[in-house]
Amino acid sequence: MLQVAFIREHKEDVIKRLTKRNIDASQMIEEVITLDEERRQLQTQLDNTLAESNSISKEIGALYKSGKASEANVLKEKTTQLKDDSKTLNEQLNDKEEALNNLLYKIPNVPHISVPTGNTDEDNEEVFREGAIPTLHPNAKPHWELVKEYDIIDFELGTKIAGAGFPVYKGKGAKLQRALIAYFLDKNTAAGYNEVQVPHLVNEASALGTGQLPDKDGQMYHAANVDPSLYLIPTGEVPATNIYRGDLLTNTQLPQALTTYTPCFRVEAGSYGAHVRGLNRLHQFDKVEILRVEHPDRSYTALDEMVNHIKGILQELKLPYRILRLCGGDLGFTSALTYDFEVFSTAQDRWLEISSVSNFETFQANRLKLRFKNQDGKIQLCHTLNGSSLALPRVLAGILENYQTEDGIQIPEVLIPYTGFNKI
RNA sequence: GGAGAAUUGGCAGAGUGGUCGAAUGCGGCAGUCUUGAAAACUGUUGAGGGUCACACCUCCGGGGGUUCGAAUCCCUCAUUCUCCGCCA
Repeated sequence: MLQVAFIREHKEDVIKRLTKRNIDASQMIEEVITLDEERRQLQTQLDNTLAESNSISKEIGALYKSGKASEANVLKEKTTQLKDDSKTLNEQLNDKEEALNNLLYKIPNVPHISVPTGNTDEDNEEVFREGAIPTLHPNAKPHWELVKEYDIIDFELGTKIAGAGFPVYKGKGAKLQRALIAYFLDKNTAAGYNEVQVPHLVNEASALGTGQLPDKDGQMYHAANVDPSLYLIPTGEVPATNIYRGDLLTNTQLPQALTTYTPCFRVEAGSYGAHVRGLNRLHQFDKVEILRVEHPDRSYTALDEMVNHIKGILQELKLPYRILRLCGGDLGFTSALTYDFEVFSTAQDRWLEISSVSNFETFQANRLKLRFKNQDGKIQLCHTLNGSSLALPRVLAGILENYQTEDGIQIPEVLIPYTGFNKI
């Protein structure tokens, strides 16, 4: 969430920049400022009341010590009113803080200057494109047919076991997926990202910290029967980022770079139709994530580094891809700037999103209370960034479709050491 | 799941009703000494709110309570450790 002090000082600018998201935040911003003012007033009143009763308590202590119990009892009566007052003020203050926070939770991150204006994904700006789109043989098929033909992914079996959107990977399909995971993790660790394995369920505080709650409650699976505060992770970003929740890092501890492999669980309510066929949209899928905690001065350099890193992976996989800078209307709630990577699926004749790399600036760090001590000894919020490297099912779909030949599916060269076979 | 013990500042560890945001040690930072470093010595060293700056307020696992006053007493939840049970 945005910092109140920042809103206070850059009111007009915040409102103006939020219009890129096609929202008029002026009323909310005004309300934030009013609530904050009222909050501070109440805080001051409460502080004064407490100060008075503290000093009386000290007097009482001193009187008892010198044996003047009757004088002490007189003072005791004075504190009754103060106690009532402070109790009331405290309640008012809590209400005010809650109202302020609830409002702040509703305000999305301020888009970066380079974010294009626009409403839908059609307004996203293509900033890079690379890789030859292969010419396929006349009998080329979409992946959902290929996987059936070669018996490497079984959607019906997954439906039997769990439900639609929970595929079973079999034989060489399972091996290829495992190969991709290992390859991604190796690339990421070679680039300096520390590998971590994290819980696949998170508590409320964690989901709140990265911004899944309160806004996206319905999109997460909820383990409520066991513990109402437990959710299945929609992305490894949630547990991995929360490693740093509440931390106060030293200047020298920055940057932090992590990579993690996790399954991801998403409700995806009401998603049916051609665009969600096969591997295109699932309730459970695997993903390798990269994540950085950065000094504010370096975060956009870091974002470029992450983009370049993912480029490198796609170049090695020899997949045709493009990079989009998301427009204001398509930008995620918590993000200031996001680049999406899309692989061209030749057989489906469309682009598939396989990675999303974002700079959240201080938006998550503020909720997480993730700070560092700068060179002057001042405490500042860190910037957090993350990206997929990569989302497995769609990379898999891209490989199956782009690498298909009339007598089988080729395996990208870099993966052969991992799969142990070169053709399906 | 059952029984017992514990949770204090970056770490270790004192503190059982007032003068405790908290002794002491280690670590960190600055200085003295040194050609430099080490050692030694001296000083300094938690966070949040608030203020132009002070003052002041809050925080000793979380929440609630008792009291004029709580790190200290009570309730409750969480976590950790030990023993038992169960188990990949």
